[in-house]
Amino acid sequence: MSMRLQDVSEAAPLRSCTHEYKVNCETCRLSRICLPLAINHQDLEQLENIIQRSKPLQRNELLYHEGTPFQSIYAVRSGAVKGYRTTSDGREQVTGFYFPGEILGMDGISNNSHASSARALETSAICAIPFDSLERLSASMPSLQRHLFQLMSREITDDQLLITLLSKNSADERVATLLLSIANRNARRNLSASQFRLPMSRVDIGNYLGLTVETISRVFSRMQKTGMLRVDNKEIEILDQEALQQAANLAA
Amino acid sequence: MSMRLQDVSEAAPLRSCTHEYKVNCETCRLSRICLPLAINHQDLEQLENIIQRSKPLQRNELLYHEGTPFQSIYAVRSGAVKGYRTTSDGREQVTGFYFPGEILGMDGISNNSHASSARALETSAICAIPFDSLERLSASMPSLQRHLFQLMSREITDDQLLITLLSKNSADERVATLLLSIANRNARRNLSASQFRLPMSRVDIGNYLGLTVETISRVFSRMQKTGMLRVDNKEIEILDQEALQQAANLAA
DNA sequence: ACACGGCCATGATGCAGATCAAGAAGCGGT
DNA sequence: ACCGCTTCTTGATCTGCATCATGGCCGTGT
Repeated sequence: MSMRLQDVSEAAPLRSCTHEYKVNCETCRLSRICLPLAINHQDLEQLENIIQRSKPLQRNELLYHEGTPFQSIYAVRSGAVKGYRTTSDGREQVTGFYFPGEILGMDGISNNSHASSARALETSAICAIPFDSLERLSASMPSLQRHLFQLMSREITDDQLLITLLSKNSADERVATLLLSIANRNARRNLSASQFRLPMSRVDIGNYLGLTVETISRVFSRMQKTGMLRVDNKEIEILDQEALQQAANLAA
Repeated sequence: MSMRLQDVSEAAPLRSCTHEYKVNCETCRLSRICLPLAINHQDLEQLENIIQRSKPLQRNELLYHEGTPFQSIYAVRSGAVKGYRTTSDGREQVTGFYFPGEILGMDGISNNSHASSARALETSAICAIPFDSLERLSASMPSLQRHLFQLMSREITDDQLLITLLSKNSADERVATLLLSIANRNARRNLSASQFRLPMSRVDIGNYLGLTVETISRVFSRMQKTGMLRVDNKEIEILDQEALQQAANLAA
C-alpha cells in the first residue's frame, strides 16, 4: 500500500538536521543574484557563519508552516519551492514560486510567526538564514541592511503585480505572464529562457493564477495550437516569444 | 468653466512646500499606532528631527507618482490615501487604502523609484520620512530597524490576503471583508467600528476588489436589503456585525 | 507486467459578474 | 437657485471561466 503524496512529512524542520556543513557563498554560483550580492569580500565570511545548510528537502516536504514560530528566512539553492497560505475553509492559495537564488519567508517577520507555508516542489537544497543574526549583522553593515529592505520591497511590488494580474487580466494573459516570468528568472541564472521544465503541477499554476486546472490545460492547448508554445506535459518550449509577449498583453 | 477633478495637480511634491514646522510625534495622538510606536522617549527626538510635515494635500492631489525617484516613505496623519499602479494599457489598479497612522511608499525602496502612485482621497495631512535618514537612524536603533522590517513584512502579508481575496472569494465576500477591515482600522484609532464614512468612491472600491462599480452598488443594495448594513451614499452603518462576518466568510 | 492513484486533456453546461443602457441623486461653481 | 458633471443605482443581456463529467496518460509500488 502506498502513501498519499500530500501526507509525506507534515514537518521537516531544517534546523533539527544533524550534519550541517560550512556554508560557502563565495563559491556558490548563485552569489551574484542571492543575498551575498550586497556584501563585499571581507564581510562575506560573517554572513557565511550564520547561514545554515542542511540535507535537501524532498518533493512535497514542508520548509515551514503558517503559524509556526518565525526564526529564519530561506534562500533556495537548487530545486523549487511554492509559498502558499491556507484559507479558513481549508483551501490553499499559492502566493508564489521560488527558484534558486530567491529568498522567501519574510512574511513571518511581522508577527514572529510564519504567515504562509512553503513546500518543496521537487528535491531542493535550501539555505536557512537565522533572522535575528541577520538583523544584528545588518545593523553594522549598511549595504546588507539596505539589501534586506530592497528584498522585502521587491516582494511587495511582486505581490502588487500579482494583484493586478488577478484583478485585470484574462486567463490567457495570466498564463502568458507566468511563463514569461519563469523564462526571465531562468535567464537570470543563465539557463534557457525558451525551454524549461515546470516544477509545479497544473493545479498549482491554476491556484496561483486564480484559475482552475481545466482552464490552464485549455490555455496551454490553445497556445500550442497557435504555435507560440510547445507543451509536452511539464516540458515547455516557447516557440514565439513575440507572440507570447503579445498574449501577456500589458500586464506588467 | 470648471476643471475636471482628475486633472487637479498632476504633481504636488511635498518637499517643495515652504512652511515646514517642527514635527511633534510625542503629542500626536497616532503615535501609539504609527512609526514612533517602536521608539523610546529619548530616541524619539531624533526621529522627529528627520520627519517633515507640510501643508495638507487636497482631495485628488498626488502624493507621489510611479516612476519618480524614491526619497521618503509617508505616514498618514489625517484623511485617507489610495495607492495604485497604472497598467501598461493605462488602467488603474488600486493596491491599497491608507488611513491615519498607516505607512505607505515602501514599494519604492527596491528600485529607488516609486513602483506605485498615491493620491489623497480627501484633504489629508501627511508626514514625509526621508528614507536615507531613516536607514541611518535604524542602524543605530535596533528597535526601529526591527519595526521597519515588521512594517514591510506586514505590507507583504496584507498583499497576500488581498491576493487570496481576489482569487478565491465572491463579490459579497470581498466587499464584506473590506468593510470589516475598515471597521477594524477605525477601532484601532478609537473611532466607531460600526458607523463611518467611506472616503473612497465606488469605482475605487471596485477597482481594489477586482469588481465593477455596478457590482459594488448591487452588493451594497443587497446587504442593505437583508438588514446587515445601512448604506447612505458613502455613509455606512454596520447593523449586524455577526452577519457581515458571516458574509465575509472565511477570507482571512 | 500490471494495477492503482494522481495528473492532465477535452467536451457540455451553468452561472457570477461584466457589459450595455438609462435614469436618479449628489455637489461644486456661478 | 440653477446648471453641468460626476457618482451612484438598477435593469437587461452577454460571456469567460467554473463546474461537472469522462477518458487517457504516466509514474510508482508490488
